[in-house]
Amino acid sequence: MNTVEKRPVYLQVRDQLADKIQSGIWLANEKLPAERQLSEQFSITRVTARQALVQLEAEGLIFRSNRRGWFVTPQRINYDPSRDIGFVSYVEEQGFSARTETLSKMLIEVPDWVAEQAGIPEGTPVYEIFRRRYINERPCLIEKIYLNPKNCPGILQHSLDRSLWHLLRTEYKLDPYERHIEIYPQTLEARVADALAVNTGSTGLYIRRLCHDQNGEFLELDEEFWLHNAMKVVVSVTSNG
Amino acid sequence: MNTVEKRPVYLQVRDQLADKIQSGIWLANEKLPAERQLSEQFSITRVTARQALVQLEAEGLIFRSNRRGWFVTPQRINYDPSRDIGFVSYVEEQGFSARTETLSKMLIEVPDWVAEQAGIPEGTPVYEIFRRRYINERPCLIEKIYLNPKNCPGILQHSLDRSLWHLLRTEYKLDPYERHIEIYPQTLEARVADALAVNTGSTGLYIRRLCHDQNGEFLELDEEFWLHNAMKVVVSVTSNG
DNA sequence: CTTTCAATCTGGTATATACCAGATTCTAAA
DNA sequence: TTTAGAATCTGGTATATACCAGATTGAAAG
Repeated sequence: MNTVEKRPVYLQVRDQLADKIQSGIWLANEKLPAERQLSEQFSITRVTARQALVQLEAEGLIFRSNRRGWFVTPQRINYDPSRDIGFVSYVEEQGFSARTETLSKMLIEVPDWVAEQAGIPEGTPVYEIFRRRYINERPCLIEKIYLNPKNCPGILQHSLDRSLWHLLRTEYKLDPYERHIEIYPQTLEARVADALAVNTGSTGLYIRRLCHDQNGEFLELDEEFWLHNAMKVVVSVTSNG
Repeated sequence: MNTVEKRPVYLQVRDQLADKIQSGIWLANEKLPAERQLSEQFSITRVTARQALVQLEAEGLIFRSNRRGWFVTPQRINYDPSRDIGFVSYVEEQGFSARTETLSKMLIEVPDWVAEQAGIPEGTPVYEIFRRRYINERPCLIEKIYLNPKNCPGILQHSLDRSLWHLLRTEYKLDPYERHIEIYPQTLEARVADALAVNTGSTGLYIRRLCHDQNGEFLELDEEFWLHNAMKVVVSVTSNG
């Protein structure tokens, strides 16, 4: 590798790899050469090659699949957490395929932190739903949902592999009035990372949505753990005056 | 270091360091021991110690200052990009100090991508303002602002080290009606990273806000590049019905 | 007391090497 | 043809070492 340049070698390698991606030589989801191959091609150590790859991963250009290799990240989808239109149709509108899988659903005692956030008494029963969502068959987010059973008794009997809010609207006549949304980058904890088939500790984007109805009553708390490179949050807000 | 555990050594080290932070033994902005000290303490290589540190950095628990060392990340502030109340007062409400610094301000021909986003003709003149904002004297974000001169002629004559929207409201009677907001994690490009005194390629959070008035006329395009661990986006949305 | 500059401390980058464990592929047996 | 298991490929983790360059510190010179 050229050492005359002042730019560090691993960044030079990064640049060349990034070029191949941005120029379209390597397409979305395509596998990159193995680390050992890259280190040979560029006459660098595997450690240095890895540095370049990790850099590209941080930038969102590539992602890794546990012990299978490195792949080109597909385009980000837009995502509006303030709207409750179906995830699937929303994603499909953007030209991607989407799918939801329910991992678990049960009635539990509300976790303390949820009770605090939702403003309901400790120990209240709530529905807890875990879902995994795919975009183009790639698992992109894990969702943890807490619902107030008062408003939607028996909802666990339904299939939850489709739009939850469609169900809440049609079956239970529920409509969220106010949504409080929090967003920040965070690393994915082991269980979530496993469920998304990425390494523990890889960075993700955390979104929490708390919905109340007109009477200020708690409807839903939704926690989403996204791959950081899978989407772009898009919100439109019209003035309050 | 204990090798009986199945958890990788670098994560065990991570855990012990994280403990010291979360238990409050190490306070916000406190300097961690040097990498070489840590590797000696834990009987590991510096490379492995670094792995633990990089992990903690990704989690937002610590940050680095170029060749000065590693430090404990202070608490995230809340930030609502949909509101236009002054940054400084907003941050101070949360018990932190804040400060804004204008890096440059000029009248330029609108960059093509801005014209496209804003829906104004190519080549139109716009004001371009670069600012740097501090929280507790730590540079936390870089802001690039594009303003429509039609609406706020001569604004560059004013001091821009205070609330821009306060100025726009009081001096020019401007009020944003619709805001289109985009948020996603992204690595910081060299110039931004330098201005924030972090390494090029460190992860950040990108926020773009596009404001129009009631007539659909372009008011402002605001791009913000945040340290990923400095804040938490908080938005409240009331129903559209 | 202040300034200057060298010594030192710290992270940044890079090489060479090794072994492990999950994923994939290939091969030989059923 | 199918299947079980071995060989192989791939990333994951870890050691040992080295040199560079910016930041800080401390001592000597003014």
